[in-house]
Amino acid sequence: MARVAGVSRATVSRVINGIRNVDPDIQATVRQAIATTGYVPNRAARSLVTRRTGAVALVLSGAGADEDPSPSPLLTDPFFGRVVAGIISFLRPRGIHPVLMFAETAQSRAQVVSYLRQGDADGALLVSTHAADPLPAQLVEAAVPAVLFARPADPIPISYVDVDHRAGAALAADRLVELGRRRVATICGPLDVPAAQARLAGFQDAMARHGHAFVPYSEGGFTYDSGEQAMERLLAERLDLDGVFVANDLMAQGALHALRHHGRSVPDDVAVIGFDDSSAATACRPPLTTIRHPVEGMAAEMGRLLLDHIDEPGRTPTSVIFEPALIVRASG
Amino acid sequence: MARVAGVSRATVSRVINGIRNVDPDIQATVRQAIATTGYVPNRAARSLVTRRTGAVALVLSGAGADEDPSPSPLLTDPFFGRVVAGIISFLRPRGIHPVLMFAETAQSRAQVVSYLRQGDADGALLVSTHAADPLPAQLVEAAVPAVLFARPADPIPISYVDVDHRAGAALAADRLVELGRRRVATICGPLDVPAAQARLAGFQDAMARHGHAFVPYSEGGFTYDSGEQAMERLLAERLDLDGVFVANDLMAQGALHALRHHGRSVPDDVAVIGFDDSSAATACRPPLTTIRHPVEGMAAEMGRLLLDHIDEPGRTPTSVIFEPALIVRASG
DNA sequence: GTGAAAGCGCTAACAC
DNA sequence: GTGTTAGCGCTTTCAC
Repeated sequence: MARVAGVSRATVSRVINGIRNVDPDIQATVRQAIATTGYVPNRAARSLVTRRTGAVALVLSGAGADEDPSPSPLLTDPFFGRVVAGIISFLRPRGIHPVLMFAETAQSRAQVVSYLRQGDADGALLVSTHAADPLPAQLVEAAVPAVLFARPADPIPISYVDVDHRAGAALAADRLVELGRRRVATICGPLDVPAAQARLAGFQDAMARHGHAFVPYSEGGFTYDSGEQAMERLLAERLDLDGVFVANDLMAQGALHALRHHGRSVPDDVAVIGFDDSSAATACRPPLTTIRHPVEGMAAEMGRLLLDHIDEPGRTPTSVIFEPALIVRASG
Repeated sequence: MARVAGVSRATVSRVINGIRNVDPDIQATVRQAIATTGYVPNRAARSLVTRRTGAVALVLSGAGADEDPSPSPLLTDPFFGRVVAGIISFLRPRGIHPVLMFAETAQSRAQVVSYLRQGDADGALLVSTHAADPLPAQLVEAAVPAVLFARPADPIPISYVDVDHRAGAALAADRLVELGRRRVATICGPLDVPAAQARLAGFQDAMARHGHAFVPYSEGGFTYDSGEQAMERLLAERLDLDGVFVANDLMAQGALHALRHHGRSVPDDVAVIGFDDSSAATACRPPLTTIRHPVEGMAAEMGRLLLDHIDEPGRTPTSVIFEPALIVRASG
């Protein structure tokens, strides 16, 4: 390659890496030679000396200590697809690709940390399903640059992006009040998850601001069936409710089913508002009014933060909080 | 590291790479030293000499020449999650991680080929959404080891796994006949997709074997809305139909909606059978009877084939065809 | 069975 | 502004 261009390897390297101090004419010659030979620099050789791989890990992580070999639940969730799309959209223009890894068992978490230390990737983007995930702390300890998708349950010095759950829940409350609903309840997520807590608290607070001191709630597990059951419990308690905020769309879908089963029409008898704006929201009949996170934007921001941490290892952890939006559809 | 164990670097290398010819005692000493120092070999240095990265690319590919920056449609499809889960389950025990890449534009396809040539990955697992995808041929030309998820539309020398679409459609036909349905129709996928063709042909052939010479069909685009519309057309044509085979679950979900809209109960008035056993199949009311591909198993086989091709570059392309299964639920 | 030495392809000091 | 040189950390002949 250097021979073809009639210059030294060092000069070729300078041209490829965009270092100034290279004569424009020579630069052109080298580029020409690159184009005709179809030369591509060897990645391994480069990262051996730069100590950078140009890759980042995208880690999907749970807290389970069990031996579940299948990471399907998260993977099958369209939410994950949006995260990946957002990450890719930021990373691809920069020529870096995410390496996919899973970490649901203690063993696989150790593997992930070991890989990162080995230099398979320069840092990690972490999407956890469970609040009690020990991986973030392990990464901090291993001094691996990392960014989380949501605020960790335990406060640890690590960067993350998140959505303002309280504000989102308040949006739902305002909407129900605006629709003139007076007998409102909510189905919340598992209360050991910080996001679920925040959505419940945010909803209750906003309703209180509108004069509704007490909002009954029923706890679900963020699944279709748990939403259906929670709705059943709510209806058993007070059959005359006319509005319900459900902490995610999947549960809202279940709630819709329970309401139909009881002959309550949506939104005429009962207005239903979900959270997430997942694909479930549009697949539902009626389509769900819901709260949308800017997931793709959040994912892109994760990439940005991670690159900052990689460039400047000592950097202080940062959090970036995004504002959710109300998406009005037919259900409320 | 070599110093700590009191042996040469060469010996450490032999132990790590499991080369025989090493004295068991020395082996133990070295392993001990590895454990105490927490030593991990540098990946870049290793692949510089072995010319292997120990990574494979997982490429999601479309045919679009446009500048759509978002690969969401496929990513958001739970089917993709199952593919990834299957690939991971095979790759992870072997210590190799997939690098995620997208290729929907000519530019991004070129980038993928360039990356593979650059040695970012030893080979590629390709999942295409469109039949006319030019990437497989480009990979063949670049002599990059690659395996496809489905048979390419144009015959090219490349390995792939696929499901026996005709057999799956025949399973659906047999089931409808077994249920005593006499006025049967089908909603097929876009007929430029080989899989859609095979499902239609397989269904028609099997119905013919059961004495039904003619089966009306309506073409959809594998989406919810197109399924709904195709069902509408079918109903306009013959309102008395009592069974329908829909070429994928998403369209079947749309068809269910159209049937409900027309006051036809499922499965009493009309039996509905889908294809894919996607998450849509169980989220539906009633849950869908459908044809299940062993997606995870197929994905794992892709990994196996790819590793074979990487180990033995000259190897003849192979295809592995999987048998689908009928999953009986409430809809038919 | 084990060590010594060469070299994978690149970048980065350092001379010029 | 460009060439020369010295490694990056590993695997792998080749002697012993």
